[in-house]
Amino acid sequence: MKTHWIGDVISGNHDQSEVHLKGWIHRSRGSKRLRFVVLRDSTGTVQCVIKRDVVGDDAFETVESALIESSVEISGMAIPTDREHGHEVQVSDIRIIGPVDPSRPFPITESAMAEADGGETEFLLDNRHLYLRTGRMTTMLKIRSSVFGAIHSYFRERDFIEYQAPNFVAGAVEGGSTLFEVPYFGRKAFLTQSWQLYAEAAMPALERLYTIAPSFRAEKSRTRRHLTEFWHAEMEIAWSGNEEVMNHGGGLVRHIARTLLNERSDELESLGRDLKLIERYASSDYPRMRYDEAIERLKAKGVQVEWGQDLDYSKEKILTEDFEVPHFLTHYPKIAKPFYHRPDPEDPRYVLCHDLLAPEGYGEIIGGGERTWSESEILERIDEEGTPVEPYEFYIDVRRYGGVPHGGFGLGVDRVCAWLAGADHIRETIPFPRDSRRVTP
RNA sequence: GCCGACAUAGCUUAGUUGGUGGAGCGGCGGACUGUUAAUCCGCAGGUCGCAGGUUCGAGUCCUGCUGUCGGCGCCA
Repeated sequence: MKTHWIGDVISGNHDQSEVHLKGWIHRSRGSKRLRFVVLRDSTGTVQCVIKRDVVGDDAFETVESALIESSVEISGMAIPTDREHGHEVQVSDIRIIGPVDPSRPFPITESAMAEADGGETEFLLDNRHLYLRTGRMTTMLKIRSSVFGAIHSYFRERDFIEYQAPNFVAGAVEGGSTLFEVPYFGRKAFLTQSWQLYAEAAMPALERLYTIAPSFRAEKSRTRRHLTEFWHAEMEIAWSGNEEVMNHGGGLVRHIARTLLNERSDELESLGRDLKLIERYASSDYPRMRYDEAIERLKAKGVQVEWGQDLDYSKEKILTEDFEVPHFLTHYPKIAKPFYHRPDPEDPRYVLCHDLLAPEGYGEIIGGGERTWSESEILERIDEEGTPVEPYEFYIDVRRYGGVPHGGFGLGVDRVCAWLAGADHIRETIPFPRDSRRVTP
């Protein structure tokens, strides 16, 4: 057990009192009589001053030979100092707990980090398990934790029920090409792409539900926005339409930004993020634009685009240039979206859907909308698309027994982390990223 | 699936028109200091991704393969 934390020492909470620290050697330098060990734990780093005539020859020489990332236990006096750290520890006793073998020194060196600079080299990806303990990654993981916490608190404060769907599934949500197929006792199963269809099944029971769960997409995407395994925050709400769902989407994203300002402003600044920007994301309304207007804007900018096309990333990016905050795109043409989107009763060429596009080129972070909720409409839509009915019988049953208006959205948690942290790549936000070319370590 | 780059020590890299591969960091040995990515001196460490080819001679030129990175499409 630990009794003292470095974060408290550097905050001055322990000045002039005895502390017992446990952590890892971040840096070490010194001479025959005096040694400075920069000690790291999960809460920060602090300089520890070790004098030969205080700790004795044996302890001093042990520390002298201890390599970076050796784990140690230190006793000493925390003191304020006018040197650059503000606070340091005058060590009275030090013990190596887990040494590092000099024939295999810690491989993540300054030079390995220097070129990476946010991007990630093959070497750092291969040594991800060790890269996790570096400053930048630790900071990202703390921000990530707060994002997850914010999602839970947003929904729970509004009486949503957390609900879990299976990860092995038999059918697709989107087109089948992006499913991971897995052998399943002589049959085929797939890894889920979305919680949505199973959430709709529980909608008449729970009415307001959400989850944070992994989703899997076998896309050979090679972009800074894609993972094959990503964390998907999804919600489903009964008796609600596109508007209400969209209100929750904007509300959730603002709440995440606000939570980061409250809990992780130091971490955001250490990544070079401008807090004014996050404040703007936390307090602004997000504008809404219909698909048709987006097409007109694109045409006015001289972009080649035709009505009915889905908007790809290059076009989204041009649209987001006009906004300093996330914005919604709504009412896509029916032909560009799958059957579960409900056609707009006021103009059935469109569906009641929305995407939320993050600014700064981070792309789509939410996709959602109102579901096709009556039996006759869903059968008609499935037929129109030529989709086989059989795998969706359970989904259609939801409409056969007391269908009600409902909708929901899915939010890409890793993308939100990347955007708010200002990461160069979505990989930076997840401990062990999975993409089409990497499943290790 | 498509397009474009790259591959030299544990890491980051230099390597000229083809002529026996250098450095910084890290490690080891030593010196020295309330040091700040400490500094200084020395040592070890390389099948130049793999396989062919051209050449008297290939890290360098050519072909193929493998791996990685970046971009597009698809999407969260």
